[in-house]
Amino acid sequence: MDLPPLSQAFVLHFGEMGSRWGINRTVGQIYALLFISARPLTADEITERLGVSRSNVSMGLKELSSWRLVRLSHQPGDRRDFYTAPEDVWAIFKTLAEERQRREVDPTLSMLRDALLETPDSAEERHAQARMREMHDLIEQLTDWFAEVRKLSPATLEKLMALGSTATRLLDMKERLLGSPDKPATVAGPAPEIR
Amino acid sequence: MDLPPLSQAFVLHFGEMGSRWGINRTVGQIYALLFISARPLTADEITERLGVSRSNVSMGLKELSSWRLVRLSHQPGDRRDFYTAPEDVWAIFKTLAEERQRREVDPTLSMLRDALLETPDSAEERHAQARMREMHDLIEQLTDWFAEVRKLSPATLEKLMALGSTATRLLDMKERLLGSPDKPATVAGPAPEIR
DNA sequence: TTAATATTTCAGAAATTTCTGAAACTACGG
DNA sequence: CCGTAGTTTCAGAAATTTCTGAAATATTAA
Repeated sequence: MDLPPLSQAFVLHFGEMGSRWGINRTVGQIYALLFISARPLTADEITERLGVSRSNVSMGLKELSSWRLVRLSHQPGDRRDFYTAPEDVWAIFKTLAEERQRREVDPTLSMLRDALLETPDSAEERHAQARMREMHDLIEQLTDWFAEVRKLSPATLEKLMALGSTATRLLDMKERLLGSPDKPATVAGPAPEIR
Repeated sequence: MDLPPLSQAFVLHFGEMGSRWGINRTVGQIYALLFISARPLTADEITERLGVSRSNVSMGLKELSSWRLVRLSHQPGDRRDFYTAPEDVWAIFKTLAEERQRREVDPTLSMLRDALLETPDSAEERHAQARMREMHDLIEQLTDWFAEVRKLSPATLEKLMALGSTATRLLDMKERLLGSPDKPATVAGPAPEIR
């Protein structure tokens, strides 16, 4: 591997972590390299800097494309493919979240939905199905919520997160304001206590 | 494998998905089995129902313990170990989130922090470090936020999620109420527009 | 202590995943 | 149509992970 020290540490780390993230070492390294690169790279450049085989890089780039984590570009008068990682780290995060949702969560949700349509044929199976319903409902709720959150603009999202623990207080506020329409809403006075 | 149809489908699915989740088939199956079981199971029962080796089950249970996803219990007059998956699906989700944070995110955050302390020795490295900073800041922000969210009670959390897209409106509300302390806060009138 | 039962460890077998080099394919210029 | 540059595919080699059976290690009861 032929890289300056900082870059090398980053690339190697992503290679190592790859396995915990369900991607292989080379894929992790390719992504890391593209992420910190100041300009688009060709597959051959990647091959050379990482010291792996050309075909391995080709397969890795294909994998990254399927995750929508790399973009293809071209330069005038050059027919090689140039690859880049998207600039915006928020966009990257959203993409990652969406793909993981699609690959890791959706299939399970679908299996659970099917299971809940069946009629259990014993007490054991009835209990099993009840547990599946609990799991299904939780996953569905989380899924919907994440979908909502992903729709927000980065700016809004940042503000929302900045609220942090204030969220609870806001909730109380919301309940006061909208929760009981008969009682007139009041805001003055000390902040509501945190539950 | 010796299981009624619904249970079998569930267990097999978790076995399959295991690989996408960074756990192996047996571990996935053991967890699935415990999750839907109406009562604690011994390692031998698990062995028999899944049709895998006893040692494999032992190792799987060890793995699940390290994830804090199974609990050990005992029955009077019986010295075998009985295993259960926690009841509360919310608690399970939190545990999972914490462990993934610890295993998948924390090491990266720590590597990035180290990298940001170094002095880049070229323009390339300077750019690489700038990218690392972007990544670091995003991960740290998300991490902090998730930590806050995990502290909330399931009930509060559900309410918060139920808000969904109302979040933006809530934000506006917060800005009106707390954002400009000079202007007196007003709440009456039509709801603020969604940006 | 010994016997009986329960559980874990671990070396190697089996299965799976990753990686490579060679061949096949694609697209363009002459 | 041929030659060249770029890219992808794919069979099998290499590496890694998973799984098993046998042996080792507890733990309690007699």
